[in-house]
Amino acid sequence: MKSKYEALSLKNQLCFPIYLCSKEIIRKYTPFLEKLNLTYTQYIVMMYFWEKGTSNVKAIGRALKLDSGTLTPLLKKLEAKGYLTRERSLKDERNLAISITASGLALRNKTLQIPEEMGKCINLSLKETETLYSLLYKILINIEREK
Amino acid sequence: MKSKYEALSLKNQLCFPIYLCSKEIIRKYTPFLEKLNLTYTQYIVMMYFWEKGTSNVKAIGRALKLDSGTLTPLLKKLEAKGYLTRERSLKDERNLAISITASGLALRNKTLQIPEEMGKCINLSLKETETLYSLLYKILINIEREK
DNA sequence: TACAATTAATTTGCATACAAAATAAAAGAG
DNA sequence: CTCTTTTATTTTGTATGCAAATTAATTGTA
Repeated sequence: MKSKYEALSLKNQLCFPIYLCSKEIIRKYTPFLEKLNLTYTQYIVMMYFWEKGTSNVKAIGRALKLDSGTLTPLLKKLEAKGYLTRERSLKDERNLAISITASGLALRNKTLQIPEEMGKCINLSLKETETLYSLLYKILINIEREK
Repeated sequence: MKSKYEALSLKNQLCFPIYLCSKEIIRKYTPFLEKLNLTYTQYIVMMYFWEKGTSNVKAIGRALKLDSGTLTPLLKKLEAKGYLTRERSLKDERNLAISITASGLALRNKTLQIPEEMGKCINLSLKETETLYSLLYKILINIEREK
């Protein structure tokens, strides 16, 4: 007979394996990223800049769903590593104009093998990967809609 | 034509939506858990104790994949809230005997509606939920196997 | 039985992660 | 044109999250 607590059991929670997967995958990234002197979050931010080149705190936060209180110190660290520059926008001094440097751009070529290595580690078929990907974005859209 | 950077694009990363889903779902839990004076990680630990009753730092860490350096202060907070007790094991004083209190056990009845509320928010069909669940555990097993 | 090796938990140090308060600049209202 | 409101970023405070070093207790071994 099912207890009234059944749905509360850890093994029946969807949130728990998502939380674990997120942490475990980030852990798997770590040895690759250490060679580049990046943490996982810094890597996500660099991926954003490889595509955008220039941005500001607000736009990064919207794209990566990161709070400005997380981004400010993180961006300062990436600046200290020489991968980004930070200066106040001339047009509107409230904005930070953040740009990728040549050194930051060069980093991209050193990350080319990471997606494949991580793919081997996650080890899902193409079909499974697509299914998982679409279910995750479905959740993200559903949660977004609720706000 | 596909760039050699295609696989590095944020929109093609599987890790990114997993990371976002984890954070967004935890954010959705927050208002429910605030009423119980719990954070998400504290809630996970309480779920563990609702099932086990008694444990030690090592076993909790293995089950929830949390480092002892995370658990020690977190367990002290749960003790301060009156939900757990912590005392050295008599048989082996290296071990902490951690037990749930009556107050911690009573908390369980206040969380009964959370899974349903979260389900509404995530809003996947039963079939989709099962698929997602099984893909996530597949990844966890594959990553585990690599260690 | 001394003493090295192992084990469990704690502490330390660094990096998120986010809410809320503070700061500074620009936009809007009267 | 001044004063309020809004906006972008930074700062502060609290809570993870984990690796590495430390501490304390137990186990294994010569």
